[in-house]
Amino acid sequence: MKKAASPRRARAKQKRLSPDERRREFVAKATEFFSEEGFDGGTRDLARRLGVTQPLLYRYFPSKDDLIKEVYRTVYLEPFDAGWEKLLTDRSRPLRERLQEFYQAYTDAIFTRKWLRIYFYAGLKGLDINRWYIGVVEDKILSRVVRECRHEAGLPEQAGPTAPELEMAWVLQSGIFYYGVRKYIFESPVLEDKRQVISNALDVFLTGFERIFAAAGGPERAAVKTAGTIALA
Amino acid sequence: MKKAASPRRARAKQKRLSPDERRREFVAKATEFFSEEGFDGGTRDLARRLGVTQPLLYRYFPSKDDLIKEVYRTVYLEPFDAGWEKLLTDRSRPLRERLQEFYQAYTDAIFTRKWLRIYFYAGLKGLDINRWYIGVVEDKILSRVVRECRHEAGLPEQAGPTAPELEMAWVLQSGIFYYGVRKYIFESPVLEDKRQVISNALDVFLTGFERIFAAAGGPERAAVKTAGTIALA
DNA sequence: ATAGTTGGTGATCAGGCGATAAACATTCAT
DNA sequence: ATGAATGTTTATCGCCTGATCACCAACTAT
Repeated sequence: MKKAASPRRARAKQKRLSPDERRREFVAKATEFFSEEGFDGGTRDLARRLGVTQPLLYRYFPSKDDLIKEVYRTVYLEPFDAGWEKLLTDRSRPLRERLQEFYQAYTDAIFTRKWLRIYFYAGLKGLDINRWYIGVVEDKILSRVVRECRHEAGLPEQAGPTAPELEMAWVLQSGIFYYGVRKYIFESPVLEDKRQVISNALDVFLTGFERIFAAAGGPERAAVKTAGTIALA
Repeated sequence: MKKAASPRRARAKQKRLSPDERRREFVAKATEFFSEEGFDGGTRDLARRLGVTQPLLYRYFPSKDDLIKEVYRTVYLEPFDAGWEKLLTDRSRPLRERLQEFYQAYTDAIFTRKWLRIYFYAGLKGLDINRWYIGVVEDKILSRVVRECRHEAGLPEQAGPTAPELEMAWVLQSGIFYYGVRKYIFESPVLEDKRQVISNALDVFLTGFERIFAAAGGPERAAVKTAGTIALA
């Protein structure tokens, strides 16, 4: 195994960064590191990748856990500041077009090995931040999707989506999301044309939503009606 | 912290198990343990949960890694021996009924905290076994689903599903699967009626599939047609 | 009863971990 | 140039980890 060049040498020529920038650089590289190694990755390995020695990390972060928390913060907050809410609710454009563009942009933001792996590492740890994120998805995305779908179908406005409506929007969301999981986490071969995957998922969802909710007036009745003949154990 | 009672005492009254049974008992409990703690969980903690001392593990398994491999094997192979293939392809019953029953049974098998967590822990490690499982899902489930859908829609038989068809079946599969992930991994509040979630997902999928594939003769043309007006960057 | 085989434990090793303290190096204001 | 302040490293601590070895206990065949 080749030892990394002396940190002192490696940094010698580089301009000194402002403390704030350096800190951010550390967090950014730490994010990459932890996304590959998991949060059990060692601080020594991390430091080596940063080109510095391990104790230096503790000058910028009081503990490994604090560093990790900052990693979470940047990863989870980073992708979500775009104007997606407005895009979704802009009724001057056709709904399908809005959804296609939204999911294109959303998946551009989160379909990276880095983001997806951090997401699941955090999820398996059982951290609140993950449930929080799911709540955000429901509030900022799925509720909107349902509202727009109801509007499109000529159904009356209502405060929030019903549980079954929300759950149905989750099926769309998950169907698209898991495409990224298969590609970037499991590294399994997938249909490369993301645009088409989204397009097909939307076709199916919009067609189905309209027929089920609009035709029957509500998901419960619809579900019961269509599944009525099924004999379950 | 309360120390566990002396292992020697605790085991004293128990009948001695056959070596094979004892081994299996170890693997079973190890599965539970690792599903909670991740594969970085310590062998000492594991031994304590088994009510034995840590070195004993090394009498049954040459190394921690070997134990983990056996955990994988049992977890991945366990749920898959039922007669699901036959169920899916039994054309004497309505397709929707078959699908509902299949997904009910399939999710009964894998929607456990234990199974799902092991699945993602393994996935994040990048093990082949996970890609292998995805292949099995495509072969044993999704290919069948597509074939049956094509049959139902009056389309000609073909050797295997096209990539877009398969991808569309993945949207269904993922939509249902991720419901379990939200519930058992993220422990996020979900619509409790699993039957209805599956039912709605199937309604949407079947309606959409028929309209898109049957009407246009193929997914590519359909996707292009319906998405034709979208202006993408 | 006794010898042999198997099940199980206590003590311990080498190595890796997160974290700390003290020393050295560099930059910057004066 | 000088001293203070900050950036970085070397050396080290205590703890935990996977793994090993020698020993003890229990069941089995003779």
